[in-house]
Amino acid sequence: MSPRSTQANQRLHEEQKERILSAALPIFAQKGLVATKMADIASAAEMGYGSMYHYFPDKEAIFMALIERMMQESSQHTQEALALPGTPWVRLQWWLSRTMTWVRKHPEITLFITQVLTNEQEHWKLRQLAYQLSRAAQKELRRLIVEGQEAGQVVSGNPDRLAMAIQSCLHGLAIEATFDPDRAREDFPDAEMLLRLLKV
Amino acid sequence: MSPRSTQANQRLHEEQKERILSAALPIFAQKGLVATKMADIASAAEMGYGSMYHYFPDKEAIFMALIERMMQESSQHTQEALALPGTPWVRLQWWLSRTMTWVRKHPEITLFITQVLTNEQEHWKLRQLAYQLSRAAQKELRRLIVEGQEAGQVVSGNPDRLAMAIQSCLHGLAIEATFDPDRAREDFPDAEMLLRLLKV
DNA sequence: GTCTATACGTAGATAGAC
DNA sequence: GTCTATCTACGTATAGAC
Repeated sequence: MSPRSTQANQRLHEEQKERILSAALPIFAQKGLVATKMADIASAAEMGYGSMYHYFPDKEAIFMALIERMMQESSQHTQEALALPGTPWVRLQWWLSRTMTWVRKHPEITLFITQVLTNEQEHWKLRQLAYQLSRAAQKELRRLIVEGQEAGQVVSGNPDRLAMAIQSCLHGLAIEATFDPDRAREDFPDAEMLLRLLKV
Repeated sequence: MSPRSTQANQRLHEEQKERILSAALPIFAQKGLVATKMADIASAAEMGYGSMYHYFPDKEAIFMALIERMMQESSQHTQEALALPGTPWVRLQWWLSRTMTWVRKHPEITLFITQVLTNEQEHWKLRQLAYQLSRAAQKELRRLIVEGQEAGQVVSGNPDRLAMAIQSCLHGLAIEATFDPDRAREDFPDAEMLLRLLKV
């Protein structure tokens, strides 16, 4: 009961939580909340079934924890992009190529958000969070596009539509990459290709 | 028991099956196979729970019937595009604008295929079908792109990547349209916008 | 802290009344 | 052919042994 052992215990506790979350993410992404069984997560995390309930009160809590963590990562990523120096076009290039690399490497994360948006109507709280996440990304991309248009570097036209086109592409790429990783490795488009959507 | 009443009965039978399928499609598209309850479909089709089992042996049979029907529709659509006269670029324009209109009006159909590809690993038969469907569409689009490149009307570059970019966009648009129909109505990009991906 | 065994609830499928 | 009532199986959450 010394402070030291308490600290060590807390550390272990966090590590176990992390273990559960890492195991749960790809399963949720592929199957959705309802179809994912606690037994699936338990075996993926190489844990006994009941142990899960020492770390999370129920299945939805795991789901929620994943969304919250993702919001943090995503907003951090966006902050970096906005803080960059350079012309709007350079920033767009940087943002898109970095986002595409990320989508390619971790398609399950994008797919997870997609799952929430499309599958879990009944969980309005989750949807709300995912919606904010998605909208925040859209808003920032729109801003980059508008700046680019003002600088004459981005094609004119409705910036909301342009943003939707880009974002849809990213969503779709995450799906393809998850479903068929081999093909994605070969045929994944690069940022230059998608940037043609915006080029003057 | 006259032949006429038998015919009329069969007609009614088919109508009821159709009613079930129409009701089931958007629910499957949004929730996936596992999360969709037979009770959901029954109430959407305005039928008693047990009646469903007079028309389909089980839930998976409804799911399968939807996939098979979609394969027919999709291949029909592709055939039309290929039979068109005109330059490759004109055919691409025609194909893409028609496909986009279709995605916009019936996003749940595209989303349903997406669900199968991403969610239902355990049902290899369904996945196989959906995979063929998806690959067939890709192959035809690729062909149009190659023809366009040979005619000097489409930008040079790996045609598989170009096809993947276009298809990913369509996938993503279906997601957006399903999730947020209001926004889709306003910000849905048009075919011209996406064709910039291919323009010389 | 970890895991096994169990209680409870829900959903698929069926039997049988009308 | 339609629907309600019921059986059965499965999955969540929990209790309790170690």
